[in-house]
Amino acid sequence: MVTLEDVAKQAGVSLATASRVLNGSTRQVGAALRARVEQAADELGYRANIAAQTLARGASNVIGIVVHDLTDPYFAALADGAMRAAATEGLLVMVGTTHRDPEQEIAYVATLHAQRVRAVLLVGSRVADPAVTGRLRDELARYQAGGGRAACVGQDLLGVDTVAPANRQGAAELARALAGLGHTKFAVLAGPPHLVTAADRCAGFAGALGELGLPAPQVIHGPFDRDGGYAAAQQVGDATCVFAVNDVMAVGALAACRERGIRVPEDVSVAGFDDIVTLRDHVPALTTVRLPLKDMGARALVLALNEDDPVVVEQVAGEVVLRESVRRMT
Amino acid sequence: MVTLEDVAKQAGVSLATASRVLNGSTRQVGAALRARVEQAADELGYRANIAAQTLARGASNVIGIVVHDLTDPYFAALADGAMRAAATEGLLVMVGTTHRDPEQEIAYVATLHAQRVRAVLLVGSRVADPAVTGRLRDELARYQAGGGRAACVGQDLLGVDTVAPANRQGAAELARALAGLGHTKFAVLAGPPHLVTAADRCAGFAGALGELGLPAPQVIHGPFDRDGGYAAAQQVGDATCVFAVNDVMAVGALAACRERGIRVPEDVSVAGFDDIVTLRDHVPALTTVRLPLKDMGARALVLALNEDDPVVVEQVAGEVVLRESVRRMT
DNA sequence: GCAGACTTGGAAACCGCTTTCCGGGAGGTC
DNA sequence: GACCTCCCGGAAAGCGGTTTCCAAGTCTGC
Repeated sequence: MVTLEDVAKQAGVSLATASRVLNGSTRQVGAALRARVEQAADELGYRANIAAQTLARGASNVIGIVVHDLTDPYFAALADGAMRAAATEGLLVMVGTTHRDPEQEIAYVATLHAQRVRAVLLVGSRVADPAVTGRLRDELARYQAGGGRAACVGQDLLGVDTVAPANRQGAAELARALAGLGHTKFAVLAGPPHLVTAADRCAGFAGALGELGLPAPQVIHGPFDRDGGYAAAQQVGDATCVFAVNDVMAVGALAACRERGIRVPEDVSVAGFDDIVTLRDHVPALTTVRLPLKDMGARALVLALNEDDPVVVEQVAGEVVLRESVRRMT
Repeated sequence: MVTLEDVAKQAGVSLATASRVLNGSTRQVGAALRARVEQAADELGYRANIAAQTLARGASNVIGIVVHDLTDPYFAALADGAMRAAATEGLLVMVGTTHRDPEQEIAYVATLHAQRVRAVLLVGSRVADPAVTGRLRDELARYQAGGGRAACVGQDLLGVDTVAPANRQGAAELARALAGLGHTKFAVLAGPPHLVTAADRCAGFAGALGELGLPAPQVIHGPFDRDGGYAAAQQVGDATCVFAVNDVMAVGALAACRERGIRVPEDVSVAGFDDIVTLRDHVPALTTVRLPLKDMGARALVLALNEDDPVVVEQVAGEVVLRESVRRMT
């Protein structure tokens, strides 16, 4: 590969001068030399070695994003928001996918630390297991001790800056809205019991029903994805309204209903959570709680880069969106 | 940050020994020293500086993937396939999104070159503009001249290893299948004229119709995304069957039909291309041409890493999948 | 015309790690 | 017991940049 030294030699200048011309510096270089250097660099096809720059400067221009699954539109939207924000700051992005394995997540933080990335964004739900959360916290603390910055989208469990969707409130509002339509018998496709996001949404929903004096919903646990929703929907009893704790599960539930000849919303109403853009053309249109996912991703990046000391936790409110997958009870 | 020197000092050994213990080497280190070093590293919370390793070793363990848009499930699936393959090789992934700007794509290749990534994967359709393709080729050539490896998913336009979906054949087969159902009047939502993937699919489709002695389809150009399909669908004339050159556009077209009270498939049949997994629950289920996207992404990574000299171009066949969005004409 | 303030180019130290090259000690062979 | 290997630890030379520190001009202003 072409090095700066090659360029300097070809241009007949010192390494220092070549560096100042090509790779940004506070110091000026005369027009004549500057032109010579630029021409030499171009002729040789020079590209600065960023590993060397990172080493010399002691600071890298890449950030790391850790998500569970890129093919899940929820994570894709969040990651996209963060990446757009990163691009405006001139930062590059390393993306890691854990496929929901917490060990992978810890390993990724270690790797990104080793890369000396400027910041790490952890996107996605934490599991409630204190042992694994503790190890993740330790790994993050190590990274931060060395000057690394971190932020998280999800629950405030890691002691870092956090963009936290208001899952409980959102689910509670949704419950009130659905109750307002006259529903009284609910089921919740609740996802995995140890997943905090899922548990919060479920709890918020059930709590609001309790406050309204309505009977507790039937709670059905299962995986947090489309197939989990599909499977859980089979177990729904006599509820008139089913709340899936995320949109992807709701879509699975709708598919299950369709296959079994259960009409939505005539026979049963279905609601989700997140308002995934890709699903906007789904039939029937999904009632859900809208989260500004792209903004949240971008916001998390800003928080991570922010120098301020105190850990900040930003609550992001969701907005109930009623669509045709639910009906008014008469 | 903790450096290897700190560890070596704390363990009372030389830098060389510490390096050999912690960061893999062909050479053995005695058990006693090895233990001392490991303990010191653990106490201090040492993480190797990968920038320094990359510099010293002259080889990095990251690969770059350039896609147009991560929130498009087509790219997400491809990227996910490549990332899984990368993970099995112990490689890290940098993802760049161009948002369909060819200049961005060139800039990303330059940046990844500067990062000295082990390989670059270019995912997504090329534009037909020879000027911009030429500049991208130049940039890639520069990178490869320095020992970089590259591969591409899409058209074989860059002179690098390529995984090429058989767009023409797939579209032709689809056309034959639809004609076999009795359709004779077709429209094609053809995407942008300069996008090679779109053009190939359109040409393959039209060509097959011609061979069957059917009239040429109405061709409507527009953006390559959901909204493009939505808008183009408004201009369809008296066709009984509409082919959108990708699934996302087809979904937009279906939405347009729905809004205008046009029933699918009763009033008009609609087909897409790609078989996006996220859309499997769409109603009506979309007739399409299935592409093994994850495999293609993984395959591209393997090709890129492959040392062999001759440029290889792998055709990937699509498989026509007839679903309820098309009907048999009687 | 000259002191002093700015500019600008270059030499060299340094960033954190890998790896070659040396050297000393242990173990094996005859 | 001498000689040869083999094994393993350490010193030091890079890897490709950045940046500090000097020194030599170049401009000012009076």
